[in-house]
Amino acid sequence: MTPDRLSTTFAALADPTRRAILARLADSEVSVQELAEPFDISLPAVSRHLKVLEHAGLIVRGRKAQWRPCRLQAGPLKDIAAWVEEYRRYWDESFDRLDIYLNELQGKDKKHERKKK
Amino acid sequence: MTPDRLSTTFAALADPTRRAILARLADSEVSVQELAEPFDISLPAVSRHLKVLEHAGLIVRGRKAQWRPCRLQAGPLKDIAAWVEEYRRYWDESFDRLDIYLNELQGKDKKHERKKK
DNA sequence: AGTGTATTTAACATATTGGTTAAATATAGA
DNA sequence: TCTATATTTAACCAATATGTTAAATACACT
Repeated sequence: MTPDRLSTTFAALADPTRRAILARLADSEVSVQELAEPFDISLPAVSRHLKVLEHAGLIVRGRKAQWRPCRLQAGPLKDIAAWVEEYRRYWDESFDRLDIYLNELQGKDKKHERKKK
Repeated sequence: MTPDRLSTTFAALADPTRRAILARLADSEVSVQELAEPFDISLPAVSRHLKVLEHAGLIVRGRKAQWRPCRLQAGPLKDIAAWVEEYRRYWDESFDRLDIYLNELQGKDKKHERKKK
């Protein structure tokens, strides 16, 4: 079962260490050692997290001597944003979904309308 | 290790079956059997997916006779949206990043290139 | 060639995930 | 109470994920 791209991205993000790594990379290119420093896990563990992120297309890695600097590639996050955006109206209006739903069926609800994208 | 809320939400979304279930629930409240129908997996498997979604706070379940109708709760998606929104500027500038990356690749010695996976 | 530093791979252990089938539970209705 | 329907739980299995330590690899420098 080859997981689809969106699933791979979501799975990569479902780990606080990996999200922290991405946050760190938002600032600048960082080496593996530097990335590993704040975490209480071994270097190989970090290396594996990086592999997951790389496979998900969320980072790219360069080569500078023996360093493999990592850089953020936010492209896949765009798909996440697009996916979740489809549900915005449900959390915006979650206090009374049924009401909204019925109004939409009637094609006349304006006060809750939310233009997106 | 109790995973944080954001990780739980991302993990719940990292499965195409579960995302399809959420999409279906966007329209209306649906019973487990109706939800299961389009999928080629057993009912217990669907039941377990629902438990994952429920645990992530993405659905709530009612009780109507022997049915357990499921309803979307989009609240956690709001956190996902907020998280991903922090990276919008990075995918907006992703062309530049790709450009930089390609330039660096060009300058690199390829003879040690290994095949991946 | 030999050393130091950075990183990855190998080998392994364990936990979680996602699926199965069979049995159990909950409710409605005759 | 008995039966039918809807759903969950139990027991199990295979695959994947995440961590470890030890060894291998890549590169710069002498």
